[in-house]
Amino acid sequence: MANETLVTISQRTGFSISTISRVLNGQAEKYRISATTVRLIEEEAKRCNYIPNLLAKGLTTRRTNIIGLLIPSVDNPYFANIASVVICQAKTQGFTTMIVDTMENEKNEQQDVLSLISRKVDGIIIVPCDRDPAFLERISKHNIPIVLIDRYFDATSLPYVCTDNYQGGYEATIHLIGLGHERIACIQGVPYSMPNKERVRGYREALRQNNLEENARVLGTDFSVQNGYLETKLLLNGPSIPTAIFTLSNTILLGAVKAIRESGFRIPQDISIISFDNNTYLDYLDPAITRVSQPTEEIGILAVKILTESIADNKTGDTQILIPPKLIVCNSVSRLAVLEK
Amino acid sequence: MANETLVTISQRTGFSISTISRVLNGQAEKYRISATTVRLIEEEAKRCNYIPNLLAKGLTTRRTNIIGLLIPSVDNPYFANIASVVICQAKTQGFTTMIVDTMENEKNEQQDVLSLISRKVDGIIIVPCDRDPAFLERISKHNIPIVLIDRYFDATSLPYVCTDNYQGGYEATIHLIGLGHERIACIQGVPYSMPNKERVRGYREALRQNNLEENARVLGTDFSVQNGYLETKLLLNGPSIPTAIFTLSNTILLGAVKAIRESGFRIPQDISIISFDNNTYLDYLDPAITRVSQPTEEIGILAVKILTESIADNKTGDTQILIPPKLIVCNSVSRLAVLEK
DNA sequence: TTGAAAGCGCTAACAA
DNA sequence: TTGTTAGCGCTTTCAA
Repeated sequence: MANETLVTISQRTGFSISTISRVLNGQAEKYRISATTVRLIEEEAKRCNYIPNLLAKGLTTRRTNIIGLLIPSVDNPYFANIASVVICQAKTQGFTTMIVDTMENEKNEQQDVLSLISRKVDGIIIVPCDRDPAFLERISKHNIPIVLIDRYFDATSLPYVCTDNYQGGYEATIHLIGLGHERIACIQGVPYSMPNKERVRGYREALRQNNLEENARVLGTDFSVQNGYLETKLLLNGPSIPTAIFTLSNTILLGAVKAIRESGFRIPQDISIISFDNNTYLDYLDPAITRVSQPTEEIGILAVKILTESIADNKTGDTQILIPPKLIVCNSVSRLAVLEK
Repeated sequence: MANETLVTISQRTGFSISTISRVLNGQAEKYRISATTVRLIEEEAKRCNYIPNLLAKGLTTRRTNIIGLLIPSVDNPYFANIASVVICQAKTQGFTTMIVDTMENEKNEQQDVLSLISRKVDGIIIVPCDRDPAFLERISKHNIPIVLIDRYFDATSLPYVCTDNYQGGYEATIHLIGLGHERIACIQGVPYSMPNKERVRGYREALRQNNLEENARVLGTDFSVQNGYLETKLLLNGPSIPTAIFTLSNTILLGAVKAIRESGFRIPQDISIISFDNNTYLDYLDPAITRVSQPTEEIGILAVKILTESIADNKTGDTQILIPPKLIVCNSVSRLAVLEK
């Protein structure tokens, strides 16, 4: 089993390997191979459990039907979710996924991309962690199609599918303002990362439009629970305690929640909180957390679609898409009475 | 770029492809190739950005350094966590991971295994969803090494690395009993699945040892939030309300928590709850959930270790390991006063 | 309607 | 110390 090749089948049926190949690839009609021949070959193939060698096939056809997926950390519900969508979607298109965890490290990333190319993947979907698109652009130009997801670069020709983070930051902030909040602090993640920058931009713009730009407070340095915890501690012990906190990721959120609870403040009576990233568990926190939900499903599906089309047409894609996120309103934000202002 | 082959380098340097191959594979010493030759070849390889074709290499060596990973649902924090460990661990051993989502469907599973074999993976790590090991055993015998993780079969020769679910079920129940609980309900997942059966067995044994076997109540049918919700609803509206509920997965837990809150009961004052599966968020529920934490890290590392050794030795492994889980005690279980009993 | 044969890029046995 | 050559299993052109 599994050691059968076209040659063995050829020997046993008496037909040439060309004929075997054609039949087994569904090209019998095209070559007008007789029904008897087809039957004989198919029977033998099934009988001996023939399993094609895709390595050999790939070597000759220069197509592997594999797509490479690079993720900064598979062990992050948000990325796991995206990976899941990509894997399943790719499968429906006849592609197998080769997945790599770059561990949020650009050296790994470059090496991993080369490794995938070595394995002759037909295309690459990547959540980039490099700050500079140069490497990926070079690869894309000379080798194989690449689609960025979740993160993109300032000025790049590479196709991408990402959340409209600006929109998300804006809407979350408007939501708070609409409920009477004016002192809204924002705890951010890695400052230079594109999603972070965009979320902050949205936050600031919402404040500006409501003449609250002077109240803008952007704190924090990375997407960690600890960062959320520490910054919130500082906020709650500072001179001007905000009425609402906008955390730019679910990890930051958790840290913030912990700090708030420790301090004895109640959510949302004493302090409102709104966050980025969706997660089932957020519905079970007490109170359930109002948050900006990213369109992971759409991102995954579109990325695969763009990539496979690009593979089929044998050209580099140029579609750049931002998908608006959705605000999920729960109970972590209170309406501020005029008095309290 | 990336269209370079040994032949092109051979032509440009004037050395034979064998020599190029040897140098580029670090066999220069072994073949006593002159330093100059080595330098010349390496320079040219770097200059033209030579990227080896692993398809061709795999075809000749019959080794791909790819391991196949089959997961029932990547979009499940628990499995995502295991996948993450496997991917990273495999990488440290020089293996790339090809991942497939079987969607908890045995037809998919079989097809996916064959597909991976087609791609000539060197070995397979799988969370099986089939109830019958026959297929995997046949594959293992004739083709490539397989290691089961998280789930195993009653009587199988296949190597596996799993949580000691019996132990987990037992300890959780003993923990409850130790705090005075006697009416402990258990909401299970898929009844026939091995982890579930073992957890229930542990639960029953703990009760038996404390002469509480008559109180055993095992309800539920699958690992869904809804199942947890519905069964809890029934429990709370039934004639004999338990003082504690043991949910056999984090999904079931969430459903139970929802039902309990809706009914106005308080955790843990009115009803205690203990669960299976670990997750960061469980620390942020109110109260934080006491749970049995599975040794995902150890499982992933060991599975890769067993598999790669088995690949290296070119034999099917036979290591079968159960790793004890850890009880994480939080605040969702109360001590029952004697009176309340 | 079927077959022969070249070639994909690489390794390794054999030769020199 | 280096080279020649025969495959690995498959597709595909050309021929019949």
